[in-house]
Amino acid sequence: MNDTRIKILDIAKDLIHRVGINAMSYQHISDAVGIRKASIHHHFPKKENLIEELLKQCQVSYGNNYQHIVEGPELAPQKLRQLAGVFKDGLQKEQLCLVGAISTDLNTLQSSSCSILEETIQNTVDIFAVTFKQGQEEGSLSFTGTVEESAYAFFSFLVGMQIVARVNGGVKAFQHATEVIISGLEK
Amino acid sequence: MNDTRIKILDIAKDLIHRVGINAMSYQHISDAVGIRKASIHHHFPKKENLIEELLKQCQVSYGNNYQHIVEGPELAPQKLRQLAGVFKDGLQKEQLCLVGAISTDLNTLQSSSCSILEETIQNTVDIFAVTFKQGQEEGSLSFTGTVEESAYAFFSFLVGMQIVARVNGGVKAFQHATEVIISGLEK
DNA sequence: TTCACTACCTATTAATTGGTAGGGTCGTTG
DNA sequence: CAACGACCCTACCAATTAATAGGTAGTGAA
Repeated sequence: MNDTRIKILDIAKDLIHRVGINAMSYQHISDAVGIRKASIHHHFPKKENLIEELLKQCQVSYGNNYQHIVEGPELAPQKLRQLAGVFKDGLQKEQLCLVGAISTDLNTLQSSSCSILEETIQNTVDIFAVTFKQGQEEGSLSFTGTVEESAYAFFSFLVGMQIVARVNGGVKAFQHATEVIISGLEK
Repeated sequence: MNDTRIKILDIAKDLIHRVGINAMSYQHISDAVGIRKASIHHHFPKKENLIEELLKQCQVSYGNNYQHIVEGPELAPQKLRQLAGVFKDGLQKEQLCLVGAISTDLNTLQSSSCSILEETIQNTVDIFAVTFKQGQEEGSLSFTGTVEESAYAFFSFLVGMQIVARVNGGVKAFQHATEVIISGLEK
């Protein structure tokens, strides 16, 4: 069965989210899953294999998550608040967005993993952009530059905000700051 | 002399900026400085000592950097662009802001180091806030929420933007996105 | 029954990590 | 001159890392 395989991926994802990619060692995964360290190599011969599959999986799941929000019936500013809510939920669980959690150690990653991360950012921005386009068309958002640039800026803000708020300020500060940025974009 | 000591700190800072805090091992520092690994322990018995001193040093130097900009004669929006320029320069050198570079591995840090990082963020936000206050008074900036919340949001954006742009987009995307955010704050 | 395969195990490897012990070589100071 | 401390060295250590080798169950098909 690929039951164990899924379990490994779940644990690994949680570890990266919570304690960073360094703490995601085969030993830590082994402890959490309940099989020996060597057995993980049976499912993922190299660590890169694990990381790559993990990134691909997250790209899909988070993508669907964002897509669902973007396709909703709300006005654009409300959707931006919902998108921010995803990052707020992560912060509440002391979990960092994968982009933030991994990008620091970008240099230690395989170039193929970097490509996936790059692709994930692009996909996310593309999804966010749909809402900015909606806001532009319905007149609920006002911004300089293109739809893509604005989506890119907003996503980057959320990534940074999550990181900073985890160190200093917490959920409350996160929400206040998010309101500042969204209000600035709101017409 | 504390010549070697300064050299160690310089190298360590550069390593964190460029390749993250994991790559900042005593071995790497040793190679770069040109003294044996054990000799670094003479200057910094524990790694925590090195990290703490490094954080304190950076708090001062970056603080002065921001302070200088904030005290300038320009209008507030222009100062925000200058502050963003500091992060843009880092990005150009493929260096990450310390807050971004370290915060991922926050859990592995001593609580005392966390406190310094916390303090650094607070100080930075306080300095940024001066410019937001100026913008409010001279009528060049318009934002909801307090001056501090806005400064906090803007700083967080820069941290995230630098991280995201290093993976995807580069300096050009950084500047476009920064303009979106500053324009949103501009009256 | 035999063969191949999946899944897991024990045991071990080389490399790297932060850190320690102890011994030299200077220049300074009493 | 003698003592001391700053500085750097060689030579270790225990712990942890990713990864490999080789063996052992169980399962399902020919």
